[in-house]
Amino acid sequence: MAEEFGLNKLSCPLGRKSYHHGNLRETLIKSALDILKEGSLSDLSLRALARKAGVSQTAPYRHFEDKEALIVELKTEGMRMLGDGMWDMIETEKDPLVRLQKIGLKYIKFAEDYPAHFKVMFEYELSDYNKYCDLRAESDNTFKCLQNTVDDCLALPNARKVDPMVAQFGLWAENHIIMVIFGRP
Amino acid sequence: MAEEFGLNKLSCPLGRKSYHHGNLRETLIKSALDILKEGSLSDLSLRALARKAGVSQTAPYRHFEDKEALIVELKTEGMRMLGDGMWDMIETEKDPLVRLQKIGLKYIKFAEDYPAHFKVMFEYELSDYNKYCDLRAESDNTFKCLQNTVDDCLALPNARKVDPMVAQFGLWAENHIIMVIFGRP
DNA sequence: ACTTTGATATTGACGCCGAAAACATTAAGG
DNA sequence: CCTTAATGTTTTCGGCGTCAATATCAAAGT
Repeated sequence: MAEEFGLNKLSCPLGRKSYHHGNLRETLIKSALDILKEGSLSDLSLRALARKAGVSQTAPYRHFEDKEALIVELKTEGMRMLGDGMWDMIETEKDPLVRLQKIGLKYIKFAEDYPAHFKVMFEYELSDYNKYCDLRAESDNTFKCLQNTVDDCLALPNARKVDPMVAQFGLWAENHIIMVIFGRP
Repeated sequence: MAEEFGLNKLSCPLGRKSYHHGNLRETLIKSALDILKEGSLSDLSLRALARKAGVSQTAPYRHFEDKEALIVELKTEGMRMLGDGMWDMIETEKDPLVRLQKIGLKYIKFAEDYPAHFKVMFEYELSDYNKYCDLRAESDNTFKCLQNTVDDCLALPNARKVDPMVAQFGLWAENHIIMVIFGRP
């Protein structure tokens, strides 16, 4: 009887050809970036991602332990991109002062080019930052790039020795970056 | 029968002497600051506040249109305090360069002295920033203080005319502050 | 070929949240 | 006294993150 419709064992709960999605993990991450690109951080929910992927609410839990795990993935990826871009400057721009400027501009440009990553990186607060070694490593790496450059600037022998205002201002900006990039004050 | 217990018309749904709380509004704000002082932003819920005040879940809605309204109140108060502190510097410190430094330190000190305000100011993202005129006014006021000082610095006739690095650095820090203080990139 | 196994997805439930609607209680003023 | 406005409660709704139990399927062993 029911077999006449030919939909019993062949169709899936949600309208998808195969029972398995295929590469849900990637899809979820892409969807997350999509949502963040235009929406705000509060628009990002696992359920919304599942919905967008045409999959059940709890399917994401096969690929991410919890919501934070997904967020950490985005944060880490973003931090690696930012860090890479900043370290590039170290190799291509030898003058520390110019490099410092360029790194700053790179940072701003990153926020423009990768708004989704930027949002999740600097707006989502983790329950325990130290729990995620990869993220921590990337953050440290990025931070070190800035620190090196600042040190190089202050150690410069020419012209103004250690202009206290520059130092203070640098520390301030650094402080901001520490706060914004690396989380809690 | 039941009257023997003497609790029928005299006691309140939740164990409170009077049906009305008294000054719930103040209590809620204080509780919010308490929660933020030690916890994180995500610990701040209207229900938690109500619980802490010994009042029903929806009682806060008599005093705040919604959760954001309460948050805006905290943000505005914080921004006013920060702005006032910064403008004080304009009157007491005439040297623009020194003033710029002191304003920066003031900013850091504010984060230390009022962690609850600081958290809610720079971590909670509003649905529509332009909706809240008072908050906007306070933010603009605070921003103007920094901007004035930077302008004064750059207009200075003495010593280094317009050190490009200082300018660039200042713009960078300013950019950070705009992003961090005033919301969206 | 048949079974086993492990990865993947679903269902249903729980408790928390913000919010709205309908209702109860109280205080203040005519 | 009675009305009115302010305040607090109850109930309800939908959305969220998460968990446990279950169903599906593909691939590896036998």
